[in-house]
Amino acid sequence: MKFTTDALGYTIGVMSRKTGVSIETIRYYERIAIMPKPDRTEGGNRQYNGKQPKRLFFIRRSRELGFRILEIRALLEMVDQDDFSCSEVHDLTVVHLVSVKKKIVSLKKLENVLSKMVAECNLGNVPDCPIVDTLFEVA
Amino acid sequence: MKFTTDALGYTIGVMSRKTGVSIETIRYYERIAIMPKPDRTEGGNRQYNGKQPKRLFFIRRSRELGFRILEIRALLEMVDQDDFSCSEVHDLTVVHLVSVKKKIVSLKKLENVLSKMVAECNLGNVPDCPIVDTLFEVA
DNA sequence: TATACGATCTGTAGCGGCTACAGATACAAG
DNA sequence: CTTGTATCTGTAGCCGCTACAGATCGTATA
Repeated sequence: MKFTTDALGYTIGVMSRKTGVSIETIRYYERIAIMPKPDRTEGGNRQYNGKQPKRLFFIRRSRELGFRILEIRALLEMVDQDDFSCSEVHDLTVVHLVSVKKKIVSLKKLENVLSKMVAECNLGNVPDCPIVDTLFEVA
Repeated sequence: MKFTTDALGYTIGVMSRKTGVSIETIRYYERIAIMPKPDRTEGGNRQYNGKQPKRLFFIRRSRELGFRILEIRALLEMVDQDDFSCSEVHDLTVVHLVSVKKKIVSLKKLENVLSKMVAECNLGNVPDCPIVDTLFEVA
């Protein structure tokens, strides 16, 4: 995908379609200042151009990869410097990767418990529903 | 763990220690009406007794298993009926289990992408940081 | 040029599930 | 009676959006 820019720039709607980020979210990103304030038409409508679509795409991609806004802010700061340190980017990514791994582990534990609960359920009626029993148990 | 009740009931602090649910959260649960309004002392302090600790524990356990408040509300309604249908409980649990499985799958995809990014990083400097490159790529 | 209609504007409030105060009262021990 | 801790109510904040309302902009057609 190429983000060529014509002199007039894109409207927010076009930006939204190009990047898959909703209009409301684009304005939100501007408000929290991870997207810079764009130019405006005479009437006051936003006009995007230059590197803005690329930046917005970067943000979207990072969000898809589960980075938090704070982390993205840090990544963008690094990228914004001409001479950023790859090792900083590396480290931030590793930290994130570790937290993803942790989430997977804890979700797998959940999955096990829930699977057991479901497996033990004989679909009978009260009393002694094993699911409800488990929910009353101390972990 | 036994939740015996003496005539006077527990203060909210004792409830909190017994169940591992913070005081603020207990009050929050009361506000959103998944915990019933407890008795009060003459001065107005909450007094818990009867099945309340057990119920609070049920909520805590369910949250630990990742059930959403809405789901817990439904579970509690079922449990509150003397003659609840085990199959309803079963179904709700299965729905939840499926959503947990889905989360695991999508987190694993994340993990893969992030691992690759990290692995490809040679910790050099710009240009051509593979992590940053990936973030600029279209999914 | 007038008009209609869609796109965009700002500002604010809501979601879930808590958490964190402030400032006032309750209660137990000495 | 004092001191110190526990609890009280009410409200605001967290994250990352999302969803309005009511006004204005911009453009295609009559």
